[in-house]
Amino acid sequence: MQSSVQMEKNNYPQCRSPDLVMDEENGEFVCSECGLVIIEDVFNQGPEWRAFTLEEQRSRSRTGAPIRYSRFDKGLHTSIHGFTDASGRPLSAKAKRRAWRLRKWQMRSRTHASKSRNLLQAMNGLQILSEKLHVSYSIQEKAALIYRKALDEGLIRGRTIAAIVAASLYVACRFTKTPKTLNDIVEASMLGKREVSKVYRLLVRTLKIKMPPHDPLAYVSRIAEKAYVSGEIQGIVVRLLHEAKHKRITMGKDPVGVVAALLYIACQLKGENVTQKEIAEAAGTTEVTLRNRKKEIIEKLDLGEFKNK
DNA sequence: TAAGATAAGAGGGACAT
DNA sequence: ATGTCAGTCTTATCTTA
Repeated sequence: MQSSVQMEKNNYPQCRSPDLVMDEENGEFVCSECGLVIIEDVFNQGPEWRAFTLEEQRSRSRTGAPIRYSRFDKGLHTSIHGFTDASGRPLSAKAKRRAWRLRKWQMRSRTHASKSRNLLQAMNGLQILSEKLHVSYSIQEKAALIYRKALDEGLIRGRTIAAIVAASLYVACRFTKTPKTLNDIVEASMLGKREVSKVYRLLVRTLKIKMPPHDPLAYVSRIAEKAYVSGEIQGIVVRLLHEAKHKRITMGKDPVGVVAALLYIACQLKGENVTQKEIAEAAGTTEVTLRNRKKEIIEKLDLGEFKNK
């Protein structure tokens, strides 16, 4: 991770443009001319709890600063009842008022604290995860809403808050067609893929969320940029993808694999010098998957005529 | 060295029991 | 609820050009 824009620029000879544009949505600096992503993790250099945008500050103020919650776990099970002292005598008016206050707090603790504590911790985790993944504030909000629903449905019991948070965020991304893969979220959350995907499916099922089908198109520019592929090739990929979708060969496949294969095909058509490994790596998939998709696509799309153009 | 092939294993969806 | 089945993706290893 580099510390300045200048340094980063010199490391990418593919792009000589002096103008960098901040892509708020993805948290990336992008070359204004060729679309090359210059710095990806620019937000992540400082401590996790820093707020870099107004929106983050706003949401920060709602969730509060990081707090150690562990101490809340104990000592809540005592109860306060009756307005007599230990030997059975009635309390003075002053002591009575005090007892009232205590009991009120006790009730609040019992009925609300569990939930709000949970939420506090969850929202805090969501904030951190959102920053790591550079997702927009609105997606974070959606994820928060999903988490609240999950909490209301009692889905948290037996699962970790972090896992529900990560899954909620993934749901929000999928729902808004934001190109974040499950792997992205798993990586950022430092949880197991199995755990997160299980919760994800649970959320979709029990909350009856109508999930739009995974659209590979959303991943094209992101992967192309990572692989330093030109805009012209992206255009070809988009066209091919359109055709592939029409012929129903993208369904049920990992969209990232499809895009990777198309990118590779397009590069070959244009005589670009890239390896399967590079593309697969940029896409976050394997060469084998890329090859499988490629084979299938070339077969079914009949790419002979395309080659002649 | 890159690309292709093959096999084994994991995980999840569909479907039946 | 549990089991089976087909299909997908990943990891690893080997062969080919």
